Amino acid sequence: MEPERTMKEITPRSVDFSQWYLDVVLKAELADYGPVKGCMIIRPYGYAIWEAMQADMDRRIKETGHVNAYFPLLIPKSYLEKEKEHVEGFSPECAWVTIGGGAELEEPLAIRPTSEAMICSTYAKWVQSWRDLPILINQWANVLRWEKVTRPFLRTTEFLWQEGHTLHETEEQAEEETLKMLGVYKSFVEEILAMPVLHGRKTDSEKFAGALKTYAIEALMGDGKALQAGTSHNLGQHFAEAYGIEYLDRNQQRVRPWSTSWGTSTRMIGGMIMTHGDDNGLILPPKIAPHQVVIVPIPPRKGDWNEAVLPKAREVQKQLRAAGVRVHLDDRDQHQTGYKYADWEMRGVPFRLELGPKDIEKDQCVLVRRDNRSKTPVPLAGLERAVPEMLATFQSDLLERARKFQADNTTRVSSYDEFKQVMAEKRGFIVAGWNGDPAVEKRIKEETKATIRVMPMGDPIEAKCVVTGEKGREVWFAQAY
RNA sequence: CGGGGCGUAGCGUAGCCUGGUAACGCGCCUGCUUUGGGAGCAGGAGUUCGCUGGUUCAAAUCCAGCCGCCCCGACCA
Repeated sequence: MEPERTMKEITPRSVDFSQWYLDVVLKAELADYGPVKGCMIIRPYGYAIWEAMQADMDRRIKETGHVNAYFPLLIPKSYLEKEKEHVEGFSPECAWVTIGGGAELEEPLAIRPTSEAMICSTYAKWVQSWRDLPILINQWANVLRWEKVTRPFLRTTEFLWQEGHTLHETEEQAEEETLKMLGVYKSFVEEILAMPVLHGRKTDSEKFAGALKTYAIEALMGDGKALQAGTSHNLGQHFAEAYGIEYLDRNQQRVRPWSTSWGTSTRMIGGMIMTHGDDNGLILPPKIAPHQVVIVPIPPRKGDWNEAVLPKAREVQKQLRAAGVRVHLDDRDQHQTGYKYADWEMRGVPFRLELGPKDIEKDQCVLVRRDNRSKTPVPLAGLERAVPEMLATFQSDLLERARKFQADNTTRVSSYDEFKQVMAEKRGFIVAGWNGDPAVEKRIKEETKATIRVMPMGDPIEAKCVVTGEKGREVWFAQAY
């Protein structure tokens, strides 16, 4: 009889992708539900992933000349209302603090849904001269948006993110900054999360409330839906105007600066799960895996594993640590070997290192890859060189596999019928022409649930509109998370 | 916000229709035997049944209101 496995069961992806995702998040102990809808608890294993992402992203943000700061959580209502489009876009999802110290406040305070209002108001005080520019500030913070439908990591009421807010003298500089950060995001998710993304500009209907232009990176998930993984906005002079930011330029003229903002969030964790995971659970890219290798010591048939196996395992752990590998030794004695195999597979650890009496006799260990379970015997003597190499290979294989999936699930269509058929059956990205009319965009969304994820960068590629047949440009469609 | 489902031990559930002292599996604790793919046996601990109120001699069960979670839809920089 098959033993009961209630705790460990994960719904197969093909049965119910949504349920699979939730099972993985909960059972791999990335997150747990909190008492308030949409407010999740990020557990240590999930938070370790976030910390690894943060560390790398933070380095990239600083390398491109930005510094970190921290602005307040609470934003006065009047601040939020200064930019019309912005408040219209965000007020439906704002949470308000109206009571403080037991007394009704004179002015309600919004819990920040984003910090443009707060930060631009501050910048108005800081900027007097062209010599004060550019301002290149990033903050790591939590924000709150009262979402109607929430899912761990993908769309939560409270989430963690970084938001960059910059000011520039010219439109060109602001545009350059916007695109530079989009590039930082793209290389981060591809190099670190092994998640290939499409980058491009959003249509007006999809752009940020109050922005001049919004750019985004879009990844394709295992179920054929797209996930926006990061955005970068050229805010034009709208916010400078609304928040009264002015300075004297080199010609002694009183002018407004150009601003940008850009952000990535814990949502990327959800994207990474849905990009790489399989029916056995998570698969983590080595670069952000809390444990890159887990040593599973195998006890001898007769006798105590403390005699030979465990001491050797500790030695191997030390050896790999010295080589800069994040390695965990699973010396729990309450679980059997098979249980540990399944457990670490579910948690997505890239390599399992099996070490038993037979291996020790041969001065070797066996490394097992998480994604295909292939086993490689490796001499203990060469581990510190072999393992980093295998990790690098694993990382690039993950990216390759995801790239192939994206390519295999991108369809160029020439007729609207074909569009509808592909979107109903296979989904994925659809490349098609669009005449630039928001009404057409809306109709497509209503009829197929697909939206324009991005307009590709560079000069528009001419293509007949898939709906009207009129002259248009090539854009990328998908159903979105 | 509309439609549907659900809330009983840490987790998964039965019991509810037809009211009568709360049950099963996993997990947890102790001991022994095991251990190269999710161990076995024995003994134990743990639930005022989402909340509030009502009906009743008696409520997990019937009634009302509320709260929360999940799915579908609408909405979602």
